[in-house]
Amino acid sequence: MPAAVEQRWYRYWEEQGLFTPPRDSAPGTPTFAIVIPPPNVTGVLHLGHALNTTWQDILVRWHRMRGDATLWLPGTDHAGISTQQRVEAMLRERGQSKDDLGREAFLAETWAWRAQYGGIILDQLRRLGASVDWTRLRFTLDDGLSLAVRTVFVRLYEEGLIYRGAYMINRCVQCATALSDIEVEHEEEDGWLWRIRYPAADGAESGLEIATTRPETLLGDTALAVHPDDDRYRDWIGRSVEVPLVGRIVSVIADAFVDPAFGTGVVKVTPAHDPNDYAMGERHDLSRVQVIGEDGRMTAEAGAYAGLRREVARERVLSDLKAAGLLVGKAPLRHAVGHCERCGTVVEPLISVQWFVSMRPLAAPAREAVATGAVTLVPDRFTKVYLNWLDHIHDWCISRQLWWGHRIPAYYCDTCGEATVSVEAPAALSCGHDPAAVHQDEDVLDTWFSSALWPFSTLGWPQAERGDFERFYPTQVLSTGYDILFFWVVRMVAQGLHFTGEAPFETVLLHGLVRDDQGRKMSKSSDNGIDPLDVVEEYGADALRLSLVLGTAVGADMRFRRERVEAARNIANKLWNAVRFVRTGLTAAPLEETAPARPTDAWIRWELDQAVRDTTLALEHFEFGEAARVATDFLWDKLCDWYIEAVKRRLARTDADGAAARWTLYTVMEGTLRLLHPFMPFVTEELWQSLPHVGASLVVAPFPTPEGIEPTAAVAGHQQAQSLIRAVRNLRAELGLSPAERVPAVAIASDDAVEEAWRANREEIVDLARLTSLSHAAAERPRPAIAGVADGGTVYLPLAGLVDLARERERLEKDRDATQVDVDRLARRLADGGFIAKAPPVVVDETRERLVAGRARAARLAERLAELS
RNA sequence: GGGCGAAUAGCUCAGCGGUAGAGCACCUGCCUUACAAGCAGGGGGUCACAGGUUCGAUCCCUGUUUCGCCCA
Repeated sequence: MPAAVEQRWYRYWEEQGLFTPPRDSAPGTPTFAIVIPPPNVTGVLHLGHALNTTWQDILVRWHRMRGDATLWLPGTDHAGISTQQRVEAMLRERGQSKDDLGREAFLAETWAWRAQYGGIILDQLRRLGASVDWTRLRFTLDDGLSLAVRTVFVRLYEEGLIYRGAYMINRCVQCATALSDIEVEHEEEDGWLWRIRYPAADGAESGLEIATTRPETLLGDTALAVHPDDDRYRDWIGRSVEVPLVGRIVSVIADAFVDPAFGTGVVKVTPAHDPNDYAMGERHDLSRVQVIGEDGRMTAEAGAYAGLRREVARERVLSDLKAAGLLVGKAPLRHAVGHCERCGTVVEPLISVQWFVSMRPLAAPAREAVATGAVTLVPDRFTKVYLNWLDHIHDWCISRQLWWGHRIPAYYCDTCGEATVSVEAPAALSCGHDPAAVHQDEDVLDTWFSSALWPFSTLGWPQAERGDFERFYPTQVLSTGYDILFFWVVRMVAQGLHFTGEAPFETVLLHGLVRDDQGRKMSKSSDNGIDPLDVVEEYGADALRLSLVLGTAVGADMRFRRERVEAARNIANKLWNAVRFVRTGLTAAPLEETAPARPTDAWIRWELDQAVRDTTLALEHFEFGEAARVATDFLWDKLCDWYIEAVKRRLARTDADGAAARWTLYTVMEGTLRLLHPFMPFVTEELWQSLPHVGASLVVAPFPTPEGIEPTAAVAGHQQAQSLIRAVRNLRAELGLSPAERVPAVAIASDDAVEEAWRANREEIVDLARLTSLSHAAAERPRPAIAGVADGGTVYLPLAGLVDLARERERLEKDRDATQVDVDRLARRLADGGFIAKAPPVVVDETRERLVAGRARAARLAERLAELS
């Protein structure tokens, strides 16, 4: 049921253009801009998106209501590998491959696929209520964004920060492309540590025993290495051994990288297939023999093993070693193995010609921006993670052997092979040959390369005259999951600083993972994933949003629990019913602006003001859970539980008191809707529209501002009345009185001010405590009676026949003991000279007041107990 | 190997130098004409453990244990 209402309002908002920042804001109007983390076009909404979207929407709606020129820019990411794989799978079903089609036809298919399915996730964002400006929708392969990508590539190339060369990279043989270092996930796996004997080349001795986890790579060994200080092998340094099975003669080198405590203390060195060995090879000028190809099969260099898959080759090598008597032994070993982040295949390190970004020069300013606080990470602990990563930055392999993406703007001369890098097909080549005879690089760029430019490419850069860049860059907030801090956030800061001179945002909000109700990661394979849209259908988007925010802390992983959504749904329901009541309650007479008539009116205004202040404060600190809690607690605990109950009987009156009741109820309710709107936009809009209102939509209504209302005597007096009501309710519950049974009460105040306050709230007390009469005359005090202790006095109910004196004594004793413990602690604290001298005076005063109140209470309890005995 | 986080009521979690909180669950009584998706009342906690700083520590510091994550 909520779903239909929600979609109707979303359509209205969109049609009214309420999410587009006004073109003509008054001069000096602050801007507030967020660019959405572009979801993959292949993506479907998951709870992580829902959480992140909720945060951003809360901020954006709040700022928009404050009157800021607010832009939340939406878009999608072309998602190179995953989109290409999706389309390839589709082709496979038709019995085709991408190579059958050729590059151009394949890309046409992919664009068609994107046109059909790429909008799914955008409609899902609508369902959540995301107030993004659809007129500015972007896609990373748009012309403008593509121009930005090429411009950045060319400039970095010209600055020497992009280079091409043959280096050790990570190859996913499944995805058939190079990967960057961070696209490799290291997972602990149970494997074996094999011990293999390498015979001495001169045959004089038995040779050296090495330990390895990857025996198949020995085919590419070009050295053995020991630690220079390892006495066991000192004599071996400089001598030669024979690589088993291939018979290559290699020398034994000394390198401090070798850990003497690991395995036998001797390692084989395969510079072409291991990053550490590669580095060692550089140091010792070793030759590189590539025995595993880019397809994961053994190369011709592997001799008899050529053509075998690397897994098969391993088994074959082991059995051959065994046959040759060179396999000495094996021991189980748990070690980290690199896997492709996308498909899970074991990554093959190998040497390949690729394009790289030289990160150090770009990293330094990015580091500085966060170190100096120009960019703030929330929560703060990620600052250290960010800085540490930049301190150990490696160059970034950016070329991918894919077709879907930004094709690398490098053109190779057909005559001499020299590369010319330019934004458009070059009119002249750097080598001077005929520019007609060129071929463009076949590879595309890492998708993250274009994502890194997102905060400014989406705003029109490099064509800054488009206006949005001028007006909205840099943006204010970037909200995303901490899992892509390195992939995305770092690179955006680096590129933003390098190309625009400014960090692309001021604050980075990092959210945690949304796990299932047992704390497990949600995934398609384990079938524990929850579709946010199902939740929206069942409970409404407002309930989902609120459930993701209430009782959660920024940056922490959270478990998704159905009860939480139910609790949030109940809040929406409560709001719904409250407004329904208010609406009917306003019908007695036309609304007119009226000053508060009673303490309860003053009190609720003060409470709302407190709630507005605290909600705003929490939002300013990005404490969404706290903000939502304060706002919803006000709704439920103050407005519904107290004020509405207190005001009910006044609403029908046509006198000034009735007018004040209606005006106060209306204005407080309306203010509450504005306060809650960023958290639960749909239900608040629906309800706000059903009340008298000014303006086309709550979306652009002003967010309440704290007025700094003082807690006057009337406010304090009403709180004392509430304490009295609670005391009576307490007694009633203990006696098992039904609400229908009204009783007389006598409340004896400990001073005149309290009695005054009670008298001023007499009607509310009688009503809410369900009394027949309320007297403050000691003479009318019933005996025997049951008594309750409230703040500022004692209340007596004359219910002689019903009172179980023993039980009451027990209750009073318990209360007295608890009060006494409190009093003792406070007295002890005040007796401590250090406390008086060093604690802030406010705290000391508070403690004194509490001691006085506690003693008075204890005295009243003791007095009552004495009467009972 | 280095770093980070978590440990608070039966469960799930907020809080974070000065009265220990919420939701759910539990107990008692209520269909009190906005709401039983509700109302009123109640029980339940040496805030992981050991030290330290402080007038005062669940909160800050050090160490320990258990669990989880990141990086190498």
